[in-house]
Amino acid sequence: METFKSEKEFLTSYNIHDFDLPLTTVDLCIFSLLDQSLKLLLVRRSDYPYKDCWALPGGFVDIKQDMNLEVTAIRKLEQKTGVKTPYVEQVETFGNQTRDPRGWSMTVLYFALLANSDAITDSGEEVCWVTLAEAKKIELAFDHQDLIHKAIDRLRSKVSYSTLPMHILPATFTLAELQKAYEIIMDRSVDKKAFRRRIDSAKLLVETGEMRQDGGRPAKLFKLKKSAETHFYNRSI
Amino acid sequence: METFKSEKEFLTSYNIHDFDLPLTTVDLCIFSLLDQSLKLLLVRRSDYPYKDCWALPGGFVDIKQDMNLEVTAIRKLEQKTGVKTPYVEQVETFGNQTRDPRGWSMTVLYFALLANSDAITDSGEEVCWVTLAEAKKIELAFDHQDLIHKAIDRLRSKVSYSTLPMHILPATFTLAELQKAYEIIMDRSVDKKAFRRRIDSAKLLVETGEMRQDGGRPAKLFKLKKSAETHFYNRSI
DNA sequence: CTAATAGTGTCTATTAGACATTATTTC
DNA sequence: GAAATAATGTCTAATAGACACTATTAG
Repeated sequence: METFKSEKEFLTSYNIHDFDLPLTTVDLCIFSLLDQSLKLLLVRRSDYPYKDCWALPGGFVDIKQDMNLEVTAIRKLEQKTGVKTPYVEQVETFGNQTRDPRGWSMTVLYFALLANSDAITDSGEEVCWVTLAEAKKIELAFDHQDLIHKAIDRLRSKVSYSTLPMHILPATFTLAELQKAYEIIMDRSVDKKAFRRRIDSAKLLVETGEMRQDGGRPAKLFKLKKSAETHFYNRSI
Repeated sequence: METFKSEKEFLTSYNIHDFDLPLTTVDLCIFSLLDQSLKLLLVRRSDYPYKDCWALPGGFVDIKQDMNLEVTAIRKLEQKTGVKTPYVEQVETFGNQTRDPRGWSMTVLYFALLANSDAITDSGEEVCWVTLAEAKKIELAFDHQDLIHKAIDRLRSKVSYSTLPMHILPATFTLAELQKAYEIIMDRSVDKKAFRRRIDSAKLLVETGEMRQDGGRPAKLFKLKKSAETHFYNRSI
């Protein structure tokens, strides 16, 4: 290797293309609660490889345009859904020789939570919302079945010890709706009293003053406190 | 964009260097318990950028040599420590415009746990083990201060609800030694009875039959059961 | 015997789960 | 009134934390 007298001199002669770099993409597992089910968004690929296959939304990091990885994720998400400020969380990075036929590639997987009110489907591209069971039966591009599995694992495990589902609901919601969100994601019922004690203890919600009625006694509407971060409990639900 | 008749045709004409790709590295936060403290391994950089600065061990993904990202991590770890089968876990991926003066770069951060018996220091390069407090005071290369912070956060939080510290001890150990490992990592004392109940409930340890003595009554030695995976508790310690 | 460390017994406070009860609405 | 949904009261079982106690070694 050459030697340089200073960092500046080194950088001047540094050429990024002297080395073989992995392809680098960001993929998203976008979740929403639709028709009382947890669903995720798939898009049909318009280009090779895996042309016409269903896949997770995502794409290359654009180093000209994106300040950082999360910006890439949010940009891709807005392209497909129109939503600008969803809840986004990095899950894991997958990189190996075989996952992309173009060569050694890595993808940074994020999951996003969208309120059903934001889960529109009128994009120009072919997109669709599918349940987890439906997704499993579809032949997806790349290793996207594995990515979905990891994203769901992360979502499920986190829901059991945090207030994460507050971010998959619209701006205001009832406690019954919040409980239902937990139940759909965890795929099991939870006790109402225990659930409310738990939510109460996090102190993240405030009453809006409004009520919502659904066939019986009207329920109080709640919203997240300003600057409410996800709360983590000491015990699983 | 051109159109292709088949995936094969597309791949033939695909040139990886047509696009600007981020630099991709793997960095490691290697933890060990030395002198009753949690320490991590730093290496002095021999090349630009940040020549002669202390940094986390790591380096470029070698797409000719490495089958996947974890192999890259384990290869780097073996280069610096000689240890071939440590506990390794992916933490998070950091990617942005500014973290590397050479350009848009991303690094996949792993942490590794080494038994103190494996924590040798006689590599050819300049390496050293430092406490967390010492690391904070050193001017590290790139954004490695941030990476260390994230790795410690992950380690600490995971220790509070799992059996992770079993992997930072030698093959056999006493329950007192295991408890001390928890205490050092979490930086607080834990109750002996509650701790032993908890470890017992995970059912991951078996007695070796041997004893170890340390000034008083001899203590039973334990080892991990074959194929023992980390256990996750429903409640934090 | 004392000192040191290993290991156990047991009480208490907390709290999740179960489930019954009351409250408020529409019809 | 009945039916539906919201909200609360209360008992019980599980268990983490506290801490006292017993056990086994060395000297």
